[in-house]
Amino acid sequence: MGSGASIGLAPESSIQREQGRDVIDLTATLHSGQVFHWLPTPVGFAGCIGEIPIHLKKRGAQVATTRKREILVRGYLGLDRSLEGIIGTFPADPVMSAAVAFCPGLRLVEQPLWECLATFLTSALKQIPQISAISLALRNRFGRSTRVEGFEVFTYPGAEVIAKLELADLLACKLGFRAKNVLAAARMVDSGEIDLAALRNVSTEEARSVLYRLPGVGEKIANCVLLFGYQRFQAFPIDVWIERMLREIYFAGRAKPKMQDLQSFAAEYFGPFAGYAQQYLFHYWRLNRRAAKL
DNA sequence: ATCCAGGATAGCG
DNA sequence: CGCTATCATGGA
Repeated sequence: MGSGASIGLAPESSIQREQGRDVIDLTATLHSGQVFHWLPTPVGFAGCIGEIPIHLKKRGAQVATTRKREILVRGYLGLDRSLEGIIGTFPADPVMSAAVAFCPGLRLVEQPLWECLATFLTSALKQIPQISAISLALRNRFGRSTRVEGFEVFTYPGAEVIAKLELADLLACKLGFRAKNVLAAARMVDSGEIDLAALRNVSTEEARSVLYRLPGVGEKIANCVLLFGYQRFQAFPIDVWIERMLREIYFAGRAKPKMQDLQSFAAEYFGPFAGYAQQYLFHYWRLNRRAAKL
């Protein structure tokens, strides 16, 4: 059991158990392009998990929060999964090994479904800082103000909120050509035409085919939602960074592979946690593209 | 200024 | 089927 050593006002539990289960690099996890709204504080990050405002505090290679939020936080950060076990399934080639060594505590977050879908709809052809800016603008304008330990953080506006907006409301948040997709998706979810929660109980391929009905959702964004929202760890999003990396490292010298060649290679080569491996590779490659040229 | 960004899609040959 | 132009916006 955690010692419950206390920082600040609230009683807290240091979320720590056996190694491999609770180890986490909070900064890499929250700032690696899978989730976009956590704001740095002097000791960690403030933000929302769904409707609940949370202050996540770094405690060495682990995380601390208030005791009453421990279950919520453990679920969101996936702390009950053995990171050692997951990393142990990765191939042990030089680039994969370097990616793991670069951020050994990187984890995948279990995101609320609508928030995950909407955020990745806004991510198309945008840089990560801009995706964060859009997420925060939507929260500040249309979310709900909440407060945790002196920090004001905003919830993500639900589909039922965005569904009632005008296109101009979203354009004001700099969504550009993505605005109409977010609005249409919100209306499909709000009306019940698409039941995101129900997709938790169907096969990955069934869920994928339903997600494709949403405007603006293609293969890459569907894979992001399957991976970050539904914990389908074999889903392997291929964005511009991963595509370049695959071509340079794993398809070097070969005739130009097609996207489906890349997808099938990744599924076969990176194994049952291919999507998890992908996040390590993405974070490493994006931050080291110069140094990594072997 | 020119090119690029955690893409999707209609329209072409 | 595979390729291309285009979409809106800001950063490098």
